[in-house]
Amino acid sequence: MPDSPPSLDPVQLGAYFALVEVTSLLRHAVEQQLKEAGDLSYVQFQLLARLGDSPTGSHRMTDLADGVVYSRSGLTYQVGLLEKAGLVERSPSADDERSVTVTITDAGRTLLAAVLPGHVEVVSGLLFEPLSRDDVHALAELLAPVRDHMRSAPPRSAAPRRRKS
Amino acid sequence: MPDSPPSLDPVQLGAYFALVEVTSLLRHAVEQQLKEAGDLSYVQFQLLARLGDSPTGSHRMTDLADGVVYSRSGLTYQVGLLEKAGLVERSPSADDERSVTVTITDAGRTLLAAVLPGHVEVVSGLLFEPLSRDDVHALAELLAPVRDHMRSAPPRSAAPRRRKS
DNA sequence: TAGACCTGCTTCGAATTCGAAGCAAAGTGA
DNA sequence: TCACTTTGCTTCGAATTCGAAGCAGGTCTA
Repeated sequence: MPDSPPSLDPVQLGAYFALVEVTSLLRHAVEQQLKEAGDLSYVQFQLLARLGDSPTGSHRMTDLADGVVYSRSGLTYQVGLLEKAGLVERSPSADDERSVTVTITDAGRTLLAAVLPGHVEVVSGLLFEPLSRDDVHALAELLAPVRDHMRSAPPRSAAPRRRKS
Repeated sequence: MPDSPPSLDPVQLGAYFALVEVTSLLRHAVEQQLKEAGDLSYVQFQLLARLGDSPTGSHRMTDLADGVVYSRSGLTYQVGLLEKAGLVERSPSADDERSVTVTITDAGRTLLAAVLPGHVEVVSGLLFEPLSRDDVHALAELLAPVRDHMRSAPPRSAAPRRRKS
């Protein structure tokens, strides 16, 4: 197969590097803000945000892990921390005895609300500052299909457990 | 200050979430590939890539840390691993006695070359697959100013060490 | 309904990560 | 030149992260 490109063209490289760099910097800044505003790590914030957005205020462990692209054991750990802090509650699921349902508490919602404005400010100031409304729109339009593509193809963080040889 | 937006508008939210999600998924996939192709973590790969790109094949520790957005202590650790693996060499800098210069070795270049094709393949297949040439161009054009903005404003991973109260 | 497999979550151990503290070299100002 | 601050890196300890292994509840099929 002599035609598989040995490298990306310069434009692709630029886009790729910029993407990685931008999110690294953004994440770093956001982490800083979350830590001092509410002593939350980025994952914890993501978890609370997802739970807060849910109509029921809850999600299954696995869905949370897949949602934030995190290992299952890591999620167990983080949810444990959140629970210890009273921001979240764990309960056995009704229909599936194995499943654990995580629900955000009032304290969790309160903290989330307290932290959000600062979070928004950081994201606005760093990510959106140099972008016009149209730019933002274009960016969203570009990334949406990429996300869908990535989610569909080889996504699951829990790959088939082991294929027998 | 009643006019600081309490939230991002839906389009911004979509762009922000997509950005985070896309890079998380991409990073995850890339990490997988690098691990099995050359037993490298993503940071290690980034470091080797940066060194390989440099005209001299070397960089100062601090510049590497800032470049890949990594803590200094973390960099010390990772460079230690790379050095132990013979992929990189540490040497005192000529002009500044405190500074340490990291240089990629031939083995490092070899491994980098061995790992790159698979890396490119993953990035192509996941990130660029759903994007046209124009899309990629647009993406690069959008992200470049954002990166520059982030790099300029409050960037340094090593903030002023401590301001006396 | 038994046997085999799959799924959801947790536990465990090892590796990584970061910030704070420390050390030495450089810069700065009087 | 002497203090004081800054900068570059490393060490240290604590917290996080992941994968492998384990356990229990589901599912499927004969």
